[in-house]
Amino acid sequence: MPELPEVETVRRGLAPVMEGARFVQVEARRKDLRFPFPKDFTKRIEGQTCIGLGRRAKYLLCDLSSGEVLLMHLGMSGSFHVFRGDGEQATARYHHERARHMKHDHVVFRMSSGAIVTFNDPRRFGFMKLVPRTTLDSEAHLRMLGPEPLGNAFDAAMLASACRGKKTSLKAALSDQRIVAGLGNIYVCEALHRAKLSPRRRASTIATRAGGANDHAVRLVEGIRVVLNDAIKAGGSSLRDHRQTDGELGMFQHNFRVYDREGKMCPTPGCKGTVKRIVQTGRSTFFCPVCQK
DNA sequence: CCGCGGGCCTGAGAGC
DNA sequence: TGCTCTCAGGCCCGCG
Repeated sequence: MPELPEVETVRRGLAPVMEGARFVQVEARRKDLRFPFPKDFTKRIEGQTCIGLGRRAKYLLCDLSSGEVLLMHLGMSGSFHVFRGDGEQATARYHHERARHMKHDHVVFRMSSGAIVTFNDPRRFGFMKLVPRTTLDSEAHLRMLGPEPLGNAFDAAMLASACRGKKTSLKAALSDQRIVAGLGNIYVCEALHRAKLSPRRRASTIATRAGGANDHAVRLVEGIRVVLNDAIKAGGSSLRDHRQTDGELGMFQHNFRVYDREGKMCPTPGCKGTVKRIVQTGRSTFFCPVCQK
């Protein structure tokens, strides 16, 4: 489900009730998600204060006072939900509003802010893990990640050099978290449309022979930045599972130009094309064959 | 190095 | 109503 804008939306929803608050009680209602919970998972979190809640690519990072970091990933169908109020009210709200969803509420945090925070994940491709802050950068899940697309380090020169010599498609390259970290199927399609580049184009064609950036790389970086920022402003995209932590829908799905719009008219001004769906590396790609070259 | 297929899971929607 | 089939915002592994 969640790509960078959805995870950032979740982070912004959780931060006000988690940062500076203590974990009063942690409940893991099953023994595993994608991986087994680590040994003493709940005990290692209970009593700790959340010093800060960060994000790296599609991962949430909760800095604990113990010196460990709670690393969380939402997989395809993970979502967090916040129930505010003092403990009693939050509990009542939780039981009242969540009856239908409790089956997949796998983790429950009770915070000293009074809020209850639930993690729901029907497909269980998500996970939670505890790692020492000192070795966070060498953690297997984070070590191979490329630059943050909204960070200062990400620019046309960097993207071009990462794509230099790559025979794979642009779609596959942008989906590769080692090249740029945080895009997924939706935002790759959307960024390529904004940049007017075909998803089938060889990745190497956004670099000069010397490995520098050409105009394609410049447009692509701009397309990525703009679409991610716009999506964050809209609270992410809600197709099936994604919700903001207050239960509200994200709104960016209404701004999709190509994703899930097979057969519809290309929204590029003056373009008479129709959105096509193809399959690349096992996943749907949506694009306009007329204006995306 | 590369593309592809399969696997991990559940649920929604389509078609019959 | 119910069955079967396909597909879904991620990611990992092994194959050729």
